[in-house]
Amino acid sequence: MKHHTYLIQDYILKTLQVALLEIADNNENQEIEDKFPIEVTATKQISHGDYSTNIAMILAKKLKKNPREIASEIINSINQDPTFDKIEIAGAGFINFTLSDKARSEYLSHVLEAQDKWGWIKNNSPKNINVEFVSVNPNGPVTIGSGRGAAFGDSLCRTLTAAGENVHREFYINDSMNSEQMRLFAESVRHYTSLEFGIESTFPEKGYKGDYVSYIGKEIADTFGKESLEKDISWFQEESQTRMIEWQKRDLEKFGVKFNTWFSEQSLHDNGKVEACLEELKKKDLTYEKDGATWLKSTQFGDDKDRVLVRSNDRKTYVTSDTAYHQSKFERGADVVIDILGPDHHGYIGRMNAVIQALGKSLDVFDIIIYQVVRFVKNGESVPMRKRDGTIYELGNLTDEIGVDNTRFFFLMRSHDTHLDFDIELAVRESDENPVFYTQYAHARICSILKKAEEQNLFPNPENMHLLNHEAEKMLVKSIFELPNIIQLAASDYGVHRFAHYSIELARLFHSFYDKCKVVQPEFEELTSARLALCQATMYTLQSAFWLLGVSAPQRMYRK
RNA sequence: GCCCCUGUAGCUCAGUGGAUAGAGCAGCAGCCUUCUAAGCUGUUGGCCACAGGUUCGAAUCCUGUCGGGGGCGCCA
Repeated sequence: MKHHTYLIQDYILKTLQVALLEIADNNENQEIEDKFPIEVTATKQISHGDYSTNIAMILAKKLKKNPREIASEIINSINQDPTFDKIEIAGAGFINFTLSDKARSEYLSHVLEAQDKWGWIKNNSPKNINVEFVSVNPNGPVTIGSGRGAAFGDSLCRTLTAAGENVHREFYINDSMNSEQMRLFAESVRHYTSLEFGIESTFPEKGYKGDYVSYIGKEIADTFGKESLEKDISWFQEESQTRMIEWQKRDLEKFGVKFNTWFSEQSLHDNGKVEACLEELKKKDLTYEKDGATWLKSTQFGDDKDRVLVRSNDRKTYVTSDTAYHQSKFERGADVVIDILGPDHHGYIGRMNAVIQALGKSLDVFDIIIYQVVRFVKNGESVPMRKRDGTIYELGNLTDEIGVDNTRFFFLMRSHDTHLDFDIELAVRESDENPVFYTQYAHARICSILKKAEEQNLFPNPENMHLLNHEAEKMLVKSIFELPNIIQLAASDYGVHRFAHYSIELARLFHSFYDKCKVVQPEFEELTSARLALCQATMYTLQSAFWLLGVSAPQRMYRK
């Protein structure tokens, strides 16, 4: 249909805008169409049609008229349109639109054309968006806690891509040679390397105790022999963090998460970017000296206190390198910068917002997303996990145990804004009940239907869509049409958990349809072809949603 | 003390200011000579923490109270 837009809602919106112009003339009120954003939403019930708008109720006050009267005026102003079967007033003044079979068929063929990219949005002015996530320090493996950030960040990147943006995924490596944490980590590794040679060594105070630390220590001992102990601590830091980064990279790739750039903090020190950035801030008169330290006037940009850039011992703080780092993101072409951080970085927001403004950028192009804490629970009790104590649970272990799909879905079912209690034993025990299987099973079922149909020379044909009159079929079609809208929504408010709930809903509607409507019936060729088209569209929609979640789409599934 | 998140079914959680508040799991009762029963159908279960306010309309927005979680370094 040539006048059809990609989103049905947009098409209805435009139709309404035209109608409102006419109303504005009739009521001698020119403000109407720009003062009131029109909302068009999919209805929950079939009896309310397919789409609905509340515009008449919004306008009621302005025009001092009964909403139903306005609704009636609007409906009368809408030209005859084959897209709709009917447009009617309901309830307090809703206008409900019911799609025609023709429109439904046309739109369904869009789905079949788009295939597993159904729902992707055309974007005429794509932005370069730099998304930094995970970025755990190279002093330990990726834990389940950061796994949430990995699942969320990756899914958000996929969502933004589907929304037509150019996404650049970045991992920031805190490998600075003047980092106290990393120095301590290196000392802990050296301790274990010494032990490998039976040399006595005192464990550094507050050092890192995990198994992975002794593992790295042993690896260094095996690779370099006893001579390694003659090397200085910087050498140990480099050797151990390189190994740690490889470890992290391996676990993340296994989890389906890849980055375009692994950006080294130390590189900013080496090439003088940190120093240059500091000079720039000084030149802009955004710094001052106090107690022997250099401070950033961050309160000037709304921070609750000023921040130290250079300590009295001449070492620069992370604020300084982070400033240079964010400057680098923009210099390398980012229009928009998004940082995804764990809950312990909540205090980071104020100072980073200040830093961005100190760099002369607007807060419109910078966003920090904090996902909430993952607490570890055992027998109903919260168990603290700390890298220093070695009491961590690795993401890699969880994915080995219950699988990547299961783990990702588990994380993505919840909004990033809610706390997550994680009982590992419970998660493992209940992994068979994870709804991810329910949704994947719908996909597997479709695959076998399509295969069976093909064997009998029966093929999908969306032109016979008008034969799909069953309530289960109509609900399924309606749900398929919702995906673009959900992508748009998730891209703007970062609510990627919607895809998990959406895929469950879609699977539910499919399973219900499957039970009520037999698809492959050679004696009814046209109906079969229409239902096959519906199956195929459902399959593509599921594939698209699965991709957004980073979950696989199995062709077959059998209970063990 | 200040800041962030949160309170919805027995449990875990969805819910874009809109029509009768939903799902998964758990419970109960049914459904496999039929495209995969990891499925379907029916059913039980709700002062949406509480109190005000805004609105034609509030689980949703605002204020307050109470409960839960986390963060507030010249560590990163």
